[in-house]
Amino acid sequence: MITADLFAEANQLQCEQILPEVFLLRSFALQMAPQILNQLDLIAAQSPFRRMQTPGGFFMSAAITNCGDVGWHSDRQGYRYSEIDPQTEQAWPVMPECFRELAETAARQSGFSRFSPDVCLINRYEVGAKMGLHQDKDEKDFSQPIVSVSLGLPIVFQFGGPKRNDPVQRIPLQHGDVIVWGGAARRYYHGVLTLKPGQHPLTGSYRYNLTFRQAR
DNA sequence: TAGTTCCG
DNA sequence: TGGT
Repeated sequence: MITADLFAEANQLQCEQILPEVFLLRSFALQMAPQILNQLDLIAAQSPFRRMQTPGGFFMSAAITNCGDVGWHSDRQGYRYSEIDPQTEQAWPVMPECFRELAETAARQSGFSRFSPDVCLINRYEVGAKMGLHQDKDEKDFSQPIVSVSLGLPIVFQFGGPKRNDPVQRIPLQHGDVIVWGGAARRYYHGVLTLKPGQHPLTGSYRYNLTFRQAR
């Protein structure tokens, strides 16, 4: 219990504000990373990473899976959350307690005290993969923040505004970094640039991103 | 437009 | 690389 809080203190938590209501918690998940990656293997064994199709019929370059009460899914029919993994036709893997604890603590540190995520969307990036500018708008309650955890290879995160062509901030993210956004920024466009080649001691040539949301 | 390709 |  409260492991993440202890880590935060031990690490002399630095919370950097990128924009109003966008917070960068550098190295926040660093000490938990090995544990998280172990859990990721168990989750992927149950609901494998897969590249999803957009409504337009193209495949996203990042491979995706989920854990939690629901999972985010995309296909030609659109974007949605479902209780069942359409690939396995089973429930999504249960969200590990240490995931929930990390997400809630990061949210609390950023001023969002009542965050209770019901889904963790997991993106796996290989070299060359990216995520175009988009809004997270498939959730019911936009008063709940998003908590995003970076593991493995570094990448450049882009955070824009409410309109697609609003100017974008570029934030280099490293292994263990956590970004939290809410309030007005909850609807802002964001994405990541192309993953560059590299090798990380814990993840090899991959970068993983965990995004915690309250979908329902 | 959670994409790719192409153009400049 | 950035807009699209």
